[in-house]
Amino acid sequence: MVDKLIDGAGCLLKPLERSVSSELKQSYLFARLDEEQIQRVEAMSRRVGLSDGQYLFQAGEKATRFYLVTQGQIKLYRLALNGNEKVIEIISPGHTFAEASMFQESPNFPVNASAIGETELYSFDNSAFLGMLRESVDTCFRLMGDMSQRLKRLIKEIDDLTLQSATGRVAGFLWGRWNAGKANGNTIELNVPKGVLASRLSVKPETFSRILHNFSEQKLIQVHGSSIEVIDEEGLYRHAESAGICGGSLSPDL
Amino acid sequence: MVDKLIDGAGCLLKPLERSVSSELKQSYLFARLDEEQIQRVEAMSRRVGLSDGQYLFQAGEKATRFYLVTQGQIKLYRLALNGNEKVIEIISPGHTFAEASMFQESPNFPVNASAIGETELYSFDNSAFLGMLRESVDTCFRLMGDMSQRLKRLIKEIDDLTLQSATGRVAGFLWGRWNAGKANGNTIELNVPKGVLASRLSVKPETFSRILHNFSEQKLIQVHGSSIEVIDEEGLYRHAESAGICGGSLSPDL
DNA sequence: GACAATCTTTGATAAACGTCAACACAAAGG
DNA sequence: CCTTTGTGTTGACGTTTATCAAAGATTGTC
Repeated sequence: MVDKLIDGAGCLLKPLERSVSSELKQSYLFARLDEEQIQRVEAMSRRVGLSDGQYLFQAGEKATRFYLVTQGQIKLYRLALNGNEKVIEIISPGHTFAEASMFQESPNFPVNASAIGETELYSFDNSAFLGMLRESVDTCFRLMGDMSQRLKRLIKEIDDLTLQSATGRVAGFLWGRWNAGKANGNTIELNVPKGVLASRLSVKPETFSRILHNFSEQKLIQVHGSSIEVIDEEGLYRHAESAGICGGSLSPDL
Repeated sequence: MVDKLIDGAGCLLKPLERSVSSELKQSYLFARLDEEQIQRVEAMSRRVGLSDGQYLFQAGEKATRFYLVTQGQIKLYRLALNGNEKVIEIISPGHTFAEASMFQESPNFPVNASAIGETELYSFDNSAFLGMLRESVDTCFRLMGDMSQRLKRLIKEIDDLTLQSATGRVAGFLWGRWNAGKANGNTIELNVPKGVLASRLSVKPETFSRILHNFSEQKLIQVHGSSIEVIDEEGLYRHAESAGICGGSLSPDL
């Protein structure tokens, strides 16, 4: 499951001259920085490459940098003493993570981070970035927006865990993904190993498999390896909402 | 369970001349504002009083203000369609809440809020406060620190939910509270109704009761109404850690 | 102090999910 | 080509926790 612990940083790639600034600007956080600021961010950045399963950092480590994914995926997860792992979040290209610990007195990562597939990212020095933040209230605001979004997401996650059954969570996930990518003709591509997804949904792999099987039998979906065809959207939604949230006009994407 | 929906604001108390600024300064968020800024915050504040069970706001409502509790407690919770409620957080005096939604494009409260016991609070206008934030990077930083703390707490909450059994969660809670208030001679005061606490721990009241009963039989604790005497700290800790977190030197208070 | 309302406890029952173990299947590598 | 390793599936079984129902406790109120 885990490949090897690389000395806290994975293998360092040399910075690409090409399109660093354009890559940075993909991220909401850096999007509206001016050229001079982008230059400074670049200067404090390092490019890191990880192969599948490699650690980026472990929970409890001192947090001195934060990250932007440009390729592949990063899974943030926690471990129980018995070895159980729970995936908290899966970070896709264009998104930053670990930027919240910047503001802690003695910053430690609250989660473990490792790569899913071949992954590339930038890392940025916390204190240097903090320095820049001090000069730009605008960027502060952007960051705060980002954090408040994350807060909302986590709260949503907590409901899902407590108010929904495992079956409901899986149904909700499928329904959400189906809605997100209606373009692809009723087919959802799980671009993550099923085991990881199961953990993300807080379900054991065996149970996840069984639930998908059930849904198949109920003619709600049809599974072909890691792509899932949605047959009965209605039915799926019924399963998802049966334990879902009310008291709020929460957008489905939340 | 719920008293009555007051028109979005509870009953308005008239501002007390007395010690508003000193009360504000209790909160981390306002602590280091200068006198002029405190004045401005005061000007945008309203004092609100709620009696037990009264709504402050509901999930989905437009969020235009945020709050500081000065007396009593506020419970933030979510509702499932079947009426189940899950308490996300219990806010005690000196703490602010709902300040994160300020930064959302179209801010809506992600949770419901209602009072536990006689409760008093200040509310502050989002846009006015945002204006002030623009002028004070320092306050931005403080706010970001606050938010990142909340993020960490929520992540911790998610582990507790997924990596721990109900029994472990209760044990962990008791152990944490025992550690927090060692002064009080091995006795923990639950200053919240057991049902609310159960929800906070994501356990049904019945189950909560049974778990306490079990712990009693195992001579770990002794229950006297809403105060609990810890007899065997070790044993309690064993229960808590059996499914607890590793891979991190997470402080017990996290 | 007595009554009502609410909260808490207790018991019996059942469903959902996790665990353990074996097996299928695919991709990777000799 | 055949092993090997990782990953997903299936089955049998056990445990935990929710649910339903009802009886005690507490609290507040008149």
